[in-house]
Amino acid sequence: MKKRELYEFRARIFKALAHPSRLMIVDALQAGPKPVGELVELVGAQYATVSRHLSVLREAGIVAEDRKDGATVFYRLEVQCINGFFTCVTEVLAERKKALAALR
Amino acid sequence: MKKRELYEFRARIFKALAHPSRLMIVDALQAGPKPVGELVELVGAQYATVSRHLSVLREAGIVAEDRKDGATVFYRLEVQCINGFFTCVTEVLAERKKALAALR
DNA sequence: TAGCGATTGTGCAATTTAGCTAAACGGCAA
DNA sequence: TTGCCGTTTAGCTAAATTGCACAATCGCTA
Repeated sequence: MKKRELYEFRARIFKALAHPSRLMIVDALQAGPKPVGELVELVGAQYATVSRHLSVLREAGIVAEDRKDGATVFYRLEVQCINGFFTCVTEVLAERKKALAALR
Repeated sequence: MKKRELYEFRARIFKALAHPSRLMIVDALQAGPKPVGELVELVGAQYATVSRHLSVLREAGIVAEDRKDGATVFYRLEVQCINGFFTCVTEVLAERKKALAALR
């Protein structure tokens, strides 16, 4: 694989995570599979919008359809290590805060 | 901090990383501080473009100006844990590949 | 001071993305 | 079949992002 290509693949993953609603969804799914309706309620957006976010995460390989119960669709987190992302991001935020404070 | 707000902050970090050129830069800086000129060469874009990418990373708190040597500016990685991101992303990519293969 | 190399800021056109409304679809019960 | 519920898709507009050309700035040296 060409170098440029590798970074493009990686960037797609990050892009898929680069939205607050999608991060909320990923975070919620860490506790286990959840139906779309519950995610809709959690995010506080329309069904159509949440469904779209889910398709973005699905195409990135971050979540997957878990099972269907009648018309209800359950999604699950496909990748567990995402958890580590958040602890790192927290560190970035702390760093940023420190940098801002240093400006004064 | 409100929940929504927390996820917005996190999303900004991911958004800052959601571009192949910026990932190349971050990856390169893991080896130590580097001057902008070297990053320009690495990325293969114009100075103006790379400078813009650096400012995005800087505002997100991911990189910072390290030192100046004359007119030459060195940047460094502010957050080390980014490294863990990549191993996880690799896992996501593998997962995705597996999912695609299963479709056939 | 003039000029050069390194870096950053600005304006612009093309592309991408978010979320809304409306419509379509599948499963299920009356 | 008809109708309803949960979910997805399509079409649209507004806003954000990208990369380029060009101008501005900074440090150094002739």
